[in-house]
Amino acid sequence: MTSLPKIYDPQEIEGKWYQFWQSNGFFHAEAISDKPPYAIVIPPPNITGSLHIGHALDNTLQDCLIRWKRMQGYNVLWMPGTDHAGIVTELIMERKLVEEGTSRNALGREKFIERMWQWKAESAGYIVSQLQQLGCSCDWERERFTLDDGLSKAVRTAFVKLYNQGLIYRGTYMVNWCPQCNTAVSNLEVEPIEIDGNFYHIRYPVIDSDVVLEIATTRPETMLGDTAVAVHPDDERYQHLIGKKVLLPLCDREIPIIADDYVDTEFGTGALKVTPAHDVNDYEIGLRHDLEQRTIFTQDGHINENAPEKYLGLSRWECRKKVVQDLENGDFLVKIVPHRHAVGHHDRCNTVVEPAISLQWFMNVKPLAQKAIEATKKSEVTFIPERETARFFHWMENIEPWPISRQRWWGHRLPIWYCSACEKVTAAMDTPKQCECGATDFHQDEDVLDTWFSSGLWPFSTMGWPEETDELKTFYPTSVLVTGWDILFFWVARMIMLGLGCMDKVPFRTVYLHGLVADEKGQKMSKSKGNSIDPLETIATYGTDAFRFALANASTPIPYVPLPESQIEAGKRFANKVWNAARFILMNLEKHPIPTTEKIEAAQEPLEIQWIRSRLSHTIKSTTDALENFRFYEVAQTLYAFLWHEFCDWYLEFAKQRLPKNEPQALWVAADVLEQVMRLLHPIMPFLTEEIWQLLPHGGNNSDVDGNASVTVAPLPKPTEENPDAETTMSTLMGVIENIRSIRGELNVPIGASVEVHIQSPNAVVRNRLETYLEQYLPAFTKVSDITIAASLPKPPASAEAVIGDLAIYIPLAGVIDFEAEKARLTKRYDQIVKDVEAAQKTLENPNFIERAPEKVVAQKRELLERLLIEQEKLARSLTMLTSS
RNA sequence: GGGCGGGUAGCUCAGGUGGCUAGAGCGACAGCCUUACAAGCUGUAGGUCACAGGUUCAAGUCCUGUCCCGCCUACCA
Repeated sequence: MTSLPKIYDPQEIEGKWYQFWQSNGFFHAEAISDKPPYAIVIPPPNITGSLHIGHALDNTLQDCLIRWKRMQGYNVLWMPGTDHAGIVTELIMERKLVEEGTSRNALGREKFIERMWQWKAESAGYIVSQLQQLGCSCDWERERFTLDDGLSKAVRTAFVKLYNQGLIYRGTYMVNWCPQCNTAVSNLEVEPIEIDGNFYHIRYPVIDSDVVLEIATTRPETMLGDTAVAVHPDDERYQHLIGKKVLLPLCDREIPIIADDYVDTEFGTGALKVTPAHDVNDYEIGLRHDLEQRTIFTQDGHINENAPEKYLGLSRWECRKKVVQDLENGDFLVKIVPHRHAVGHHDRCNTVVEPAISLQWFMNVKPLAQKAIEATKKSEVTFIPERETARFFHWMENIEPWPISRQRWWGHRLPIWYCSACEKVTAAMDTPKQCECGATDFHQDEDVLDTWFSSGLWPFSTMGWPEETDELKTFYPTSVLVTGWDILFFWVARMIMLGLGCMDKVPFRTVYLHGLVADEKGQKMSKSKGNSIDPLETIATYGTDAFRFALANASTPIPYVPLPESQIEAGKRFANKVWNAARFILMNLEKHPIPTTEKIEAAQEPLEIQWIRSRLSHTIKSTTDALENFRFYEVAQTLYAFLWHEFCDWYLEFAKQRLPKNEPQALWVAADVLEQVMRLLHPIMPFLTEEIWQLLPHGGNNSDVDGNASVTVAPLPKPTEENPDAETTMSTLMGVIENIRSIRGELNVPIGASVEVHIQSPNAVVRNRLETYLEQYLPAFTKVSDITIAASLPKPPASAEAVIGDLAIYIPLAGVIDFEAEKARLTKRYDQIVKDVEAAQKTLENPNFIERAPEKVVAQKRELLERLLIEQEKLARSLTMLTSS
């Protein structure tokens, strides 16, 4: 007797298989192969600790695709790795250092980097082990890291190449500055957050006049850096003041009143203070009018010596308070009006960013963006869902130079050297030997690159670029990129641009952008909100396969996918159901082992076998179609419905009945079908399916899987001929069985009681089928003492009735039947039919419908009406009888 | 200010190009420990598909408008 436990225990099963797959090298991709290539590069997780729910979704979907394609016979590469993640990782380390009582600066650059590498060693290992727990079938022999030697070479190569093309340049511009992280950041890293602030209305006295200009600002402290006041040239209120000067309060500086179109006469007071060094728009105005750029902040956000001395050293916020106080004391403050507005915060440290003028390195991405747009328009790359294409275009069309230098330590140092003698700039792979000026002493730029620069090269840097490797030849461009829509601009767009810039080819053919996992309220799950599910805890509670099933099942193409706990529970129940189906089959196979004889011809097979084979074929087709189109939820649901509601609910019940009669063929087919479905389901639930597949016989008749050591490398099952005739017959039988069960249930016939069944059908074909099959199948589902089938028979007295089209089922229930209950039941059905009849009649009475609708639709409608009318009539007659009796 | 997504059963969601009597899971109710599974089985209830127009023989599906919810994006100081 098989000792399989009644309850599926994922912990027991999952542990062993990953090891097995790994040691057999099933996940390894060949650089050179006859098989067609299929490649996905993993979105490299940051080395910041544990995986979150988003990783679980992202990697489950990738693994589904990867396993699917592997089983389809592709030479599959899933390139794994991790990302050094620049500033985020540094911030984590800084916190650790503070806990240890030291600091980044105390340690110094070299020691700090050393610590970072130690952290990387631990963290990357932990992340890998988590991905493995999830079942991810990555080619671990190829694991990469964005800061490893090969990738660093790729980064330098790309940088030098783009520099030589003039796309990378250094310049002084206004950038977003994070005073906390002490570095420039890009627009994308700035998150506008709505906050409750104020409008401060300030008086600026005009010199040589008794006029006072009233100016509104949300940032009064920046007035210390004002170098002009601007009004609109057409603004009649202020026209006469243009060219005059105001005396800047608190500073006693004279600044000009200028005219600029930018000013909105409707907004605020229509007069604008201009701080070219601390506001993007003011910066532009300043350039147009050649205004002084008066920087009043230090890099860490304190007041410097360009402001009046009494403010020196104050933080931005202290300064604001003091300025407001001083304005009030000097009678310059008109009023303070509450005002809600968006303020940019650094997405990594949540500090308010400061627009600042700074010498930085930039990348002119416009030409590459243009290429990317063209490539997309030529369908060299396709976005799924399609709506993401519009977002992509919008971003690319309005793209601005990308500031790529960061005043940080953890990252790729810019491959830029300055001659110590003449300061000439050289971009090179290594330290130059000699400068044009003859000098041989160089110093390298201190800055590191934005972390997204190296991730932007990921699809080809991981494959050995700039060397011309076999991997690149085989796998580039990769097949699909799978990631969340939230990093479309951060990462996907940059990979496409840099791919085109460095490889002259897009990095992937398809981009599948999935939704973000949300809680029940539709809020994105995140650690900071405290509403997230921890993947490892979930796996511990429900098992990996249940979790993966829930993730695939939740993955509908909407921006936020809810993942209620109940879905994961459903996954667990499903796993248990499949487990038990396998258990049933295996237990019985011991008593009825599969002989090694030839297959029996399909035509000779009993109806239920023909039926389940047809349904299986249908399931194979629709899951394949769904997965080719990234409809993961459909794959999950199709397999769930087939396994549970067709295979278990019906087929196994049929098979069960055959066994005592010593007709084990149905059981053998059950084993065969289950074996095939295990292969189909494997990409979603790899562990459970491997366990069952290994237990099931899969040699003999299944020659296509013979010799495979694992379901991981077995081919996907192929659809066979479908059998519409068997399906029709079976659905008639099922309809009859369901109706009998329904009557019994509703009229409370005791479970143990047998009933007689009288069936009337004018259709000889249907009668014939029922006569052939009903007797064999009915006992599996309900207790029946006697079956009568005839073209016409009287309704037995005191019987319950069900009607399916022209077919009527009578069940005599003398002594059991509750006439009122039966009447209510039939009335309900009757009322529904009347409504449906009316609707169908209305349609068919419309001459335009007959004329214009396709014939097929008209015919269908006619058939429907006919069926409904017969049912209606039968029910009406029965109701009359019930009432009169 | 623009743009996108969503509003279908108590809850979470499916319903490719308009056409089968609008579906699933969970939950609810009633009955079953039927020899694979009580994490199960059987049956039942529950929806004027946000609202208002329009196109069409035919609208949950297409168009217009309105109202909610969410998101992305934008230089309104």
